[in-house]
Formats: sequence, C-alpha cells, structure tokens
Amino acid sequence: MVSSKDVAKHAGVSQTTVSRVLNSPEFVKKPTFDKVMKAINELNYVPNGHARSLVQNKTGTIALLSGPLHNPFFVDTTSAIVNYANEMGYRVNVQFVNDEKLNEAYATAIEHKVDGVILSCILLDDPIFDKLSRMDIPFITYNRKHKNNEYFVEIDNFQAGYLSAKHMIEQGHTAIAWVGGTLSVSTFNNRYLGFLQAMKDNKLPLPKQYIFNTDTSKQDITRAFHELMQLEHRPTAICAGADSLALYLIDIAIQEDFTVPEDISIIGIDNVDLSRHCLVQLTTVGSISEQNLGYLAICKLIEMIENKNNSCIQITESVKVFDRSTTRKI
Amino acid sequence: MVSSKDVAKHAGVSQTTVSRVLNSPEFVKKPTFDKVMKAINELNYVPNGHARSLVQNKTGTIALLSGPLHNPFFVDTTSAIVNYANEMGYRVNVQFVNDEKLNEAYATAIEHKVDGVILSCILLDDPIFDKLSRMDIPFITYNRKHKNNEYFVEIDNFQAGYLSAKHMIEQGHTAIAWVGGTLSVSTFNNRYLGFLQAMKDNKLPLPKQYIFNTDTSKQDITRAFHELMQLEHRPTAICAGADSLALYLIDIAIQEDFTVPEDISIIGIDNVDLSRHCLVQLTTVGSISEQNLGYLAICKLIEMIENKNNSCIQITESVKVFDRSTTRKI
DNA sequence: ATTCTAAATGGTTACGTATTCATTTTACTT
DNA sequence: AAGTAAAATGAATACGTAACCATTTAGAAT
Repeated sequence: MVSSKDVAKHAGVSQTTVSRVLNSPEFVKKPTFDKVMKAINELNYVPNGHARSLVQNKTGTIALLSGPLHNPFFVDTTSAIVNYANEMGYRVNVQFVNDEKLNEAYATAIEHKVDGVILSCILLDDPIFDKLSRMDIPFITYNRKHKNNEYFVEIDNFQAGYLSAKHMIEQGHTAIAWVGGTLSVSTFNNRYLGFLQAMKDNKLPLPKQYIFNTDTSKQDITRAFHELMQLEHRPTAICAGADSLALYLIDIAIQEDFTVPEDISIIGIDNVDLSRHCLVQLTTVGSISEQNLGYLAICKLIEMIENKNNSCIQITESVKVFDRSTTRKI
Repeated sequence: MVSSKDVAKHAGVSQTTVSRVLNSPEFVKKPTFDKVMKAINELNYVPNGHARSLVQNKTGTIALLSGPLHNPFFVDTTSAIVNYANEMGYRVNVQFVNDEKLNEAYATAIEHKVDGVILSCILLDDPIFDKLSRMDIPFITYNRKHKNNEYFVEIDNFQAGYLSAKHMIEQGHTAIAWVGGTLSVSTFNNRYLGFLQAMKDNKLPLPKQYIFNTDTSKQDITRAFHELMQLEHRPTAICAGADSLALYLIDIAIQEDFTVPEDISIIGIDNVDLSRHCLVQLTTVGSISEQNLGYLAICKLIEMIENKNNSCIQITESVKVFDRSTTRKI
C-alpha cells in the first residue's frame, strides 16, 4: 500500500508537504505542487481514509438504520437520504433492521464513529435514545419518534389517521375497519388515535372485531383481512395504518377475487411514490409538502453535524388526503 | 473519547491486555477478564473501528454502487446485498449512481479501503475495471458486465431478449416493438440482440420505427411510446428491455387511456419482485432460480474477500418466461 | 548590503488499536 | 525445594494521516 510517505520520498519533499498539497494547496508553491502531483499519479496514491478519520476524529460517514425495502416507504426515504448525503460529501452506511436486532445495528454504528445516525426504527421507549445522547453523536429519527419527543421528523400522524377515517366517512361509509401496526410504535399509535377520534366525533360504531393493531408482516395482514371478510357484518372500508399495509391488503383482496374499491374501499397513509403509479392509484394521506421525510431528516442531521443548527429538531408536517382510485362513494 | 488505554488504567492492566480481552479472551485469566470487562462497562468504552482498520489493513466494509431505487430491480438487489453482507458481519456503503458521475463514487470507495466493491453500473469499456484490478480490490459486477468478461453475475440476457420476443410471437403477435436502453450497456445490448435473433428466426418484419434503444428516463420512454402509438401501423406488442421500462410503459399507456393487454401487450425482463404484485402482474422473463442477482453477487464477493474462492467468477443464470397478465393472445 | 517580514517547507507528534517480542507469574515435576 | 515449561501479562512499535511548531527561503523595504 503506497502511503503519503512514499509519495514524499518519490517527490523529494516531506510528508507534511504531501499532506498540504492535498488539503491546503494554497500554501504550497506551484513547482512543488506539480512535483507532488506527479508523484501521486505515478504511484497511484490514494489517501487512507481511516488514518485521516483517526487523526481528525470525524469520518464523513452517516449510519442509516432503515426499515426493510419491501416497504415502499423506505424505498423513497432511503433513496432521498443516500442521495442527499452523498451530494453533501458524506458516505452512508445502510442497514435494514427489524425491531428485534436493533442493538447490533447501533453497536456497529457507534464502533465506527460515524458523524451522525439517522434512524426510523426507534421504539417509543428505546434505551438507544439515551445512549446516543450520552455518546454525543448527532442523530435524528424520521417517521417514528421517541417518547422524549426530541430530534424527529414526522408527519402529523394523529391528523393522518383522523383524515383517513374522515375521508371514508365523507364517502358515506359507516362500517370502517382499522388495520395498523403495533401500538408501541409512535407512528401507528398516533395514527390509530386519530382514527379513533374521527370515528368518535362522527358517532360511528366501532366493534372490536374491526380493529387490528398487529404485526406488519404480510402473513398477519392476510389473517386480519380474512377475519374481517368473514364477519357477519363486513366492513365496507378499511383504513390502513400505512401505505405498505394498504398495498398488502389490496394484493390480498385481488387474490381472493374481491375488487377494490367496488367490494371494499381501502385508504393508506404516507403517500408513497408507488401509490401514484397508474396501476396502483392508491388513495392515501400524506405530507402537504413535496419533500419526503427522509430528505427533511438528512438535511437537518447534516446541519446538526456541521453545527449550523443547535436547536432541537422537532418537525411535524401537515397532511392532506390524496384522493385516487381505491376508495369510492357508497 | 475513551480509549483502550483509559480502560487499561482504570482496570490496572496494560492496554495489551484490554485488547486481548476483546480479541482473544481465551488467553486471559478469568479474574483479569472480569476486571477489564467491568472497566469497559463503567467507562462505556467502544473500540475505535478506524484505528483497528488502520492497523489490520481491512475494514469490514463493502462498497455498493447501485442503480437508482426508482428502478425496482435495484430495490430487490440492494435489499438482498445489504442484508446478506450485514449477516456476514460486513457494513455496506451504498451509493446510487448514474452512469455519469461514476468516477467520484469509485474514488470514495477506494479511499476508504473497502474490502470489496460490488457494482451494477459498469459500462462495457469502463476504465474502472483495470483500476480495481490494479488496486487488488476484490470486486464483482451484477446485472451488467465489462467487456473483459470477468467477475460478473448476470442472467442470460440474450436468451431473455429472445424469449421475450418468442413469447409475443407465440401469442400471435407479428407487429412487435422493442423499447430498451442504450447499447453501450452490456445488458441492454445482449437483450436486444436476442430480441433481433428471435424476430429473424421467425422471419418477422421489423421496421426501424419499432426500435428504441434510448435513455431509460421516464421522459424518453414516454416519447418512445408516443411515437410508437402514432405510427400508421401500430405495434400490438412491446418487448421492454427491463421490467422498469415495462412498468413505465404500462403507466404511460394507462394514463393515455390504453388498456393493457387489450390494446397493447407488454412484456418485461428481470422478474422484479414488484411484478408479482396482484395490481401489476407483469409478464416478464427472469432467472429460473429463486435467488436474485444481488444475492448471488454478494455471496461470491464475500467468498473472494475471505479467500475461499480464487477462481474468476462468471455466472450466467438461465431464464424463463413468467406468464402473467400484461400480454394476451391476438 | 542589511534587516525584517511573509511565505514555504520540514520535523515531530498524536490519534487508538493490534501485534510482536520480552518478561513475569503460575503450575507441575522430580 | 528447585527447576522447568507453560501460561499470563506487559512494553514497545507500526499503521498513515493531519496538525503543531520550528526552520529555512524568498522578497521587500530601508
């Protein structure tokens, strides 16, 4: 491995000068500069990023702990995060984690002294929150948030749940079911609360059998759908806790020869890119602004890293309904 | 930042012993081990990965240079690659690159002394191939390959193109168009050649206006679709060079009030996960095996890194048609 | 020519770990 | 109890860079 010392020797200068040529060329005379550059090219020298990180105590790396890509929400956010970070000169270490094996993920992130952590998959009372705070590593959560209510970017989840139910009600539905994820996740929790509130405000009955706060695996969503459709009084509409769940539900419905929205109306939350596709045209609730949550989060994180923003990030985006083709008047 | 020296002092042992506790605990007595572990916990010590990388000259990091995630093919592969690599104890630096700014991406990868590079976005005569070879960094390409014909994992692209045309012909189509990407990409090139061969073998006419080897942006695909549909003799079928293009075409078709497959049959190549979705049900050509290309590639790459496989990787998977709902008999 | 100042370069060290080699401690044999 | 081999620990060093401080060189002003 050719080092800056080798370059120095080859160019007949000191290692310091080689370093200067690369980091502050304005302090080195033209002929010296040329000599060194020539040596660099001849030897195919590439500086060692680890050595640099070691001495400078920063790495130019951000750790992204994302949910899995089979959830289209994370496709959008991962794309936005990685691209923006790269543009700003950061590398991104990506991990797709499930709630169980979070801790490993955190450990490797910390071990490599990343400049910041951006994560979606935090639980309401996750101990990692304090750990990261104590380590003094800038971090931000998107989509979900911690009970401490600090350093997050989210959509107004309560409002989203509320609007999703309201939309169904306005379409004339009265038998409306809820299929969402576990309530230990802030996102699902608040969306569910919003949904409940809308039902209550409109004095609609909500039988226990209409409510599923379950695992988000396709299996469990399938089970929920089955149970709903086997009820004596079937719901005519389902509010899904997320677009990913809505898409699952639609997939299952079609597979079982129901048509959407004729047999059953379905609405999601998140306004995922895929939902716009003409084949899908999912009715959903999503952020008013064009920027996705991942983008907002990475912008803020990089501001924090570069000390351009010392205030505590607490962003909640307003939402609206995107009325497409998976719900209908009844 | 607490270092192993601090731990050593706090535990009353040498730094060497601290290092041993973490890396070869079998050589240290139980009481010493406990003392050190206690100190580690009390001080919240986390070893510095960069220092380790520096001295050991390996990093446990792999660079992934993927195509953009709005292409569902790269959603599948990125997911498989990152997950498998993490399972095997590697971190993955992800970049989504377009063909233009590849060089920056390579540079940062090399600068950080990654243990290996896995990339899709190589051009047929990309100079990076030699660069990586000279640097002695293990690498592998998936999907595309370099003209040197070494270290790649692909599907049988010629056969894929051939089968896609053959499928249309078997369905009774005679006016069959081709919409693919630029021919400087091995993948598109071979698929196109396969398509041509099938047309030739079946003695079908192929007017110039039926052929588009264009940029893969939605814009350019839209233009291609428009031009095709404005022809006096419209094609009744389109073979798309990739599922991503097929999905674009379908999206555009629906938007312009054509129905698929009634008005026009469309077939893709890649058998992307999304194509299975009930809303999509894209007819396509894809690998016979269940494993996606990204998975195959990362497996091989890690074998190379760990010296379990010194032979040159050249894998071409056989393909078959997955007959779903976007093509029909005519 | 001489002095002074600014510009350019070099020598040395620190970063935090793993590794090599040297030393001390332990356990066992006779 | 003495000697020896094995086990356990420690001291010193290298990895490749940036940063700090010291030194040399060049250029300007007198």
